[in-house]
Amino acid sequence: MPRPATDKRERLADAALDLAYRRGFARASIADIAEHAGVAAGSVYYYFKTKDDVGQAVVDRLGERYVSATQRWRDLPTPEERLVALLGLYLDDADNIRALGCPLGSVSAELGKHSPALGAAAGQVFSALIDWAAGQFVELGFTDAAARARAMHLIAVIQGAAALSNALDSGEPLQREATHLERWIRRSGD
Amino acid sequence: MPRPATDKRERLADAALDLAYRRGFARASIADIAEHAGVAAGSVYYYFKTKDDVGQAVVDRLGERYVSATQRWRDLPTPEERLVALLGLYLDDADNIRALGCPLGSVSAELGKHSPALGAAAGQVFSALIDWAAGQFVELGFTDAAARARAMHLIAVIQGAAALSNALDSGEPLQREATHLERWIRRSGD
Amino acid sequence: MPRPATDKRERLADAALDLAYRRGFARASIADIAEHAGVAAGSVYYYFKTKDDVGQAVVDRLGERYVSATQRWRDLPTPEERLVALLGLYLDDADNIRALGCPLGSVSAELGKHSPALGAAAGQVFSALIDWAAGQFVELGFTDAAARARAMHLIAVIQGAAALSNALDSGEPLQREATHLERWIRRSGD
Amino acid sequence: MPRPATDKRERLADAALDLAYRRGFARASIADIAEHAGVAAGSVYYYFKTKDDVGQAVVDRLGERYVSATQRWRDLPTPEERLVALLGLYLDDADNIRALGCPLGSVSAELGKHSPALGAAAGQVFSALIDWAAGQFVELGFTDAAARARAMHLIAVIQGAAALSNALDSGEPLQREATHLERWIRRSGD
DNA sequence: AATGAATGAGTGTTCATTCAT
DNA sequence: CATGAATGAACACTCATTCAT
Repeated sequence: MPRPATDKRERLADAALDLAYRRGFARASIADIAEHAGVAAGSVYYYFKTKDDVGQAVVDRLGERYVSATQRWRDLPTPEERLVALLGLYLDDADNIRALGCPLGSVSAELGKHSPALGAAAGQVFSALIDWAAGQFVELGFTDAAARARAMHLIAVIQGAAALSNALDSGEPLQREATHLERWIRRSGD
Repeated sequence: MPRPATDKRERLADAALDLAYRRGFARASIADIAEHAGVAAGSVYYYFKTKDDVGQAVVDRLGERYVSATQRWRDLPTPEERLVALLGLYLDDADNIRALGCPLGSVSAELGKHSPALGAAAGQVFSALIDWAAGQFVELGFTDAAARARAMHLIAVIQGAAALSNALDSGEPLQREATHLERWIRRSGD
Repeated sequence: MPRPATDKRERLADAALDLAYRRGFARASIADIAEHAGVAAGSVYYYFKTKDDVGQAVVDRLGERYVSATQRWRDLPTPEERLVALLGLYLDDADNIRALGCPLGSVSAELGKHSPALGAAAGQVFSALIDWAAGQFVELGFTDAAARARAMHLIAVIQGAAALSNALDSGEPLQREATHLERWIRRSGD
Repeated sequence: MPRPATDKRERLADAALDLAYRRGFARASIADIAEHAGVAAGSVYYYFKTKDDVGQAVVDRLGERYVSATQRWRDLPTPEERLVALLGLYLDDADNIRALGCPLGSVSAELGKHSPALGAAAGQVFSALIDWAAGQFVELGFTDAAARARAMHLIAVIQGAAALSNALDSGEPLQREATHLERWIRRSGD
């Protein structure tokens, strides 16, 4: 028994994220998104006032994905393992990242150029992710400032590795940096 | 003394790069680019067969910028200083990077989604930059493989720092990672 | 005690007339009208089969307004005063007329181009108004033919004055023609 | 040998005026106008920046028509005859006026509701026409103020007669008021 | 060598209308 | 009775591209 209203809006947001990730937001037409979601073209504007609103939904969806991922890792016994799980998220998706970059990184970079508001919204997703990682480092005994610095380093390197893997069309940078980061994380606990 | 035809082509490529960096390639119309370059709109198609060709010129221009930058650093006495000069290139441009990301990174990411050919071309610019950096590390005594690994790490972290600075609209990540990298580079020579 | 269904229908017709007068019928969307009337958007089609039907209701409403106005003037002692009261209706509304023209005139002109049926319906409102005015002139001693000619002149000049006041965005034409017409009416009784 | 550029723009303006007069401006789509002018749909935006600009061209065209009409009457020997020629313009077009109203009156009324700027522009056409008529009354010996009052009366009555003929779908009001006005004009010269 | 005129395909968006509930 | 959800057709507008000159 499908819940019609929310369901379609979610399918549209998912389709929009998928197309924005694969083709770029600017090149994903409303008609494409609707078709991808199995919804009539005109219906998009029943759920979203404007294409920029669709962009906002894309950012929201992106945020939810990372939030739900970190929640899935709650039960992992140690902060190290939770941080390494984040690396795993990227390694498990290595093929897509090589082909299209990090979903969060590449989509938010484009949306930031599309409109400042969307850029700011995407920035909050990054902030939340950094906050989560900082929390893990705090658990490892770092001060708030040191934990935050480490979290930013972690996210920056992941982003850079994903971007470079995409640019070079090679799994090497991501693989290599992930290996380094894992050692660096495990060393953090000592 | 009329300027050679190359002049207009270059102005167009520069204008295209500028607009692609600031607004995104998809959102930079041929008419915009022509106006930005002070060239008649229809003339773009005298110099470029298609908009994708303009994209190729954008990538070429990006490549030239990095090549000419590394050449400017040729006279620096040590490899360490040359590698640090690369960091300086980013730190000197910190405001733009915060607002728009790394020109090479953000433009090539979008172009990679635009067409595989452009993505591959942008990948070669990254490759060249990595080769240059690897050369410096070789001079520092690293084996080819180790030098290449270090070069990839350097470029990846710079890219990630720039991307994160842009996403968070903050100079902090770029500043911080650059400081770390500088220490790391100087340590490499010991 | 729930309002009768007629209530909503009337509110919709009023809202439609108001919006058609202010923005034009073509530019007044069904959704706008419903919102203006405080009614759910989909409900409009419970009361009206089509937008043209809403247009018909607009014309009806316009007719009722003039009928009820002339009925209000029934108790005025002389035909002259009743005819002058019609002028007063316009003078009292001079600001709206300057900004938007005569409601009857401007709305019926647009509806006439929208569909012949609506144009004919609007024509009947004019006919009724002319009949009423002619009745007053008959009371003043004119033959049927002369009374009707005078009535048509009266309505024509009022319409023209309102149209010109609207076009020039000035109260002058309406004011001036009303003054003339009042003298002309009062002279008619002699 | 057709002059391409101006020619197409003029054909578009003519087509737009024709359709705005017959269907209303809001109901005349850009595609309709282009087809009516024998021009490709997308081409309209080479000549006009926006549909409102097309509306401005419609108003301009309307103005030109009245200007050229009054210039055609320049050689008429007396002001009375020139003023009567204006009535003739309407009487010669009685069928259209009955079916669609006065082109200037009905189009400018709608455009005034479409945008204040277009309303103001249309108002200037009325002003120019009034100025012309006032000039004729000045030649007949009236003071500037009296001439202007008479001119406004003349235009108002013509507008009202046209509007009423259209509303009633009858030539009678226009015919009758024109007859009255002609006598009134000829009396003015005495 | 260079361009202004022109366009068709496509974009985001609106809206009258339908219908299951 | 009444309506929220949904849609297809149409709309104003953009733009990469062509081409005569």
